[in-house]
Amino acid sequence: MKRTDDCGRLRKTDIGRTATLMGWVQTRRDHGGLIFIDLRDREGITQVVFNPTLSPDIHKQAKDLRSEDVIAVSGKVEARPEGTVNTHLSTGKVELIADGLEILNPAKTPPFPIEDNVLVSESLRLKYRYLDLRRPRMLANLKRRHQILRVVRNFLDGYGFIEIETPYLTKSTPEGARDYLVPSRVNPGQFYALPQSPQLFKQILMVAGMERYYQIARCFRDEDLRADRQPEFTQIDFELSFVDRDEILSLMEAMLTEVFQMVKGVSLPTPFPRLSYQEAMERYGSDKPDLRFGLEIHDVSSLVAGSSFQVFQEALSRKGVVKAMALEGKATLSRKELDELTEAAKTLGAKGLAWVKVSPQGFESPIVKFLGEPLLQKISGALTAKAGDLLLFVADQLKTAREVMGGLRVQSAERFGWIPADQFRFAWVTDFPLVEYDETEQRYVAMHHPFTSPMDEDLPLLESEPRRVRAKAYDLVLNGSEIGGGSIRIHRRDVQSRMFKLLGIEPAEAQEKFGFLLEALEYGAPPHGGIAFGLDRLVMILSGAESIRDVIAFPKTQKAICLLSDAPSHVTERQLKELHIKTDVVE
RNA sequence: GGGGCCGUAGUUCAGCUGGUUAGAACGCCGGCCUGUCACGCCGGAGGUCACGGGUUCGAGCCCCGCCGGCCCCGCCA
Repeated sequence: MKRTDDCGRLRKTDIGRTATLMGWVQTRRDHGGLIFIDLRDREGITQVVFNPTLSPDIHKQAKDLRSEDVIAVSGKVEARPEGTVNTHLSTGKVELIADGLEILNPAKTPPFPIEDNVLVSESLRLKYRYLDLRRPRMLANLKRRHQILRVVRNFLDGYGFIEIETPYLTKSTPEGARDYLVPSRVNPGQFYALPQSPQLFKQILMVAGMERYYQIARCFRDEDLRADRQPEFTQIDFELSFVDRDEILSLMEAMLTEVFQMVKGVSLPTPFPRLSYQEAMERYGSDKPDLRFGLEIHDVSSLVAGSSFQVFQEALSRKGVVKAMALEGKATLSRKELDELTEAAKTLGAKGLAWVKVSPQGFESPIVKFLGEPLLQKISGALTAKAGDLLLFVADQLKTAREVMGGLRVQSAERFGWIPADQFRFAWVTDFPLVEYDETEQRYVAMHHPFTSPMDEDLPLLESEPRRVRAKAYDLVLNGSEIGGGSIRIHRRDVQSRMFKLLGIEPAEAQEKFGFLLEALEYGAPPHGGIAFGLDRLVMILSGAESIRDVIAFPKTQKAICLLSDAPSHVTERQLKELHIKTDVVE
């Protein structure tokens, strides 16, 4: 038998002709006489009817059909009798009256039903991933992923980008995440590293005059996993020469606009809002603010400066701040709920949480007596709070106060259902600090990466006041999730050397680790910059998936194990010996 | 490295204060059924209560350990 149609294709216009379908048995409804089979393939479901009067032999064979058997079935396409049309199926007006059946491969009973909306443990799904992927939602996610990449490739082709592959076996570099290492057999004791990103190679490609590069690049980072983090993940990676930041941002906006139009039918308003890092931290307590809801954070330090509330005074005297936020209509929270909020604040790093209920009669709170009615009036005015709202206060060092408020902001929005569904709120966050001081390592570390260009006007401060130097770096945030980041790079050797020096990388080490880049910068490196998007997170948001695993065909568990293949695994002594590797693992 | 939730039939779960033979639904198997699409009806099989110890007259339940899955903090330039 030869397949003539897929299971999502047959329509009223096909009535009368013959067809051969191949696919998986979704369900069987055996009436003793008539047998109905829902036949499923990638494209859809078609009802097949086995009639004992018309084809007794075939009907007898169909008695044995079970879920997930792979079959070929041929017959005549007919209209369904009146009243039996299934409006849930695209093929629901017709059915195939079988006169031929071949069981291509009988299947064992699957360990879980191949349907959406059935709860199955994640470990079982991952072990039988090939069954899990048969579920319509998973198939749709992978199709969507493909569609996004197709739109991206098509768009970039139109803008003169060249897709170039860079090595997976590359060099371990300091800075950044932990590397995955690969031993070199022919160079005993030496290791390749799998790339955390194609960063250095794409910059070299700019020096090579490629001008516009992109790659759908797999990246590897040996760090702990999360719902939105896998040890290997995919970036849509770009690098361009002779452009400034704004050109990159608007090009990316154009690309994403096309993606959302094609994939979701959504018209994104452009340009996307832009916030400086400072502004994002100040208003939202996060460098990846979720703009789907308001709930902005306010600094009330100067307002409360004269109050007699010891906790505030103490924080302020230590050069700290007092941050406040108004939860609309939440003056009704119980003591228990307020305690939970306080607990959440403590988990986020606060020493405590002060609250004030705004009621028509005035203010209710253990700290009313310290702050006083007039001051509270001023504060609620500044927060545009009204009767029924709940005011929250955190007093601490600036960094902590921001982070705690930022965390409470997001948690509250989630908890109280203030996040609207089906919205896509983008924001560019720009003007990141170039470096931050790492207390544990007692040195400056690059906030983006060591190749990010400082802002020209801040360059003189590089040695004297590095904390104040801003970078030509930008992140793209979507619904509170960082989905992309990039920068204009350093393209001059002298600046790059100064940067390494700031980061405490000795010239000898810089030479050893990045010598090839430094040298390349001396051979006519054009000004260049780029960006990379996390494809998995983008697909995840566009699919409404709760985990990145739902948009990756073969993801790993939180312990970085592939339950399907059982990787990683032990290898033979001989393999280790060949690689000159000895382990200290005691079996 | 740390905090939290979970693990009972093929699956999803229930299982009281520790007490008789561990239940339900779906699925599976058999029978009946010619217009179903969550088909229906009748019957049946199916359990290492993740694993290992301990407490107890008695453990699915309590304690300790361990394995696994998930969420979070740290980490992720």
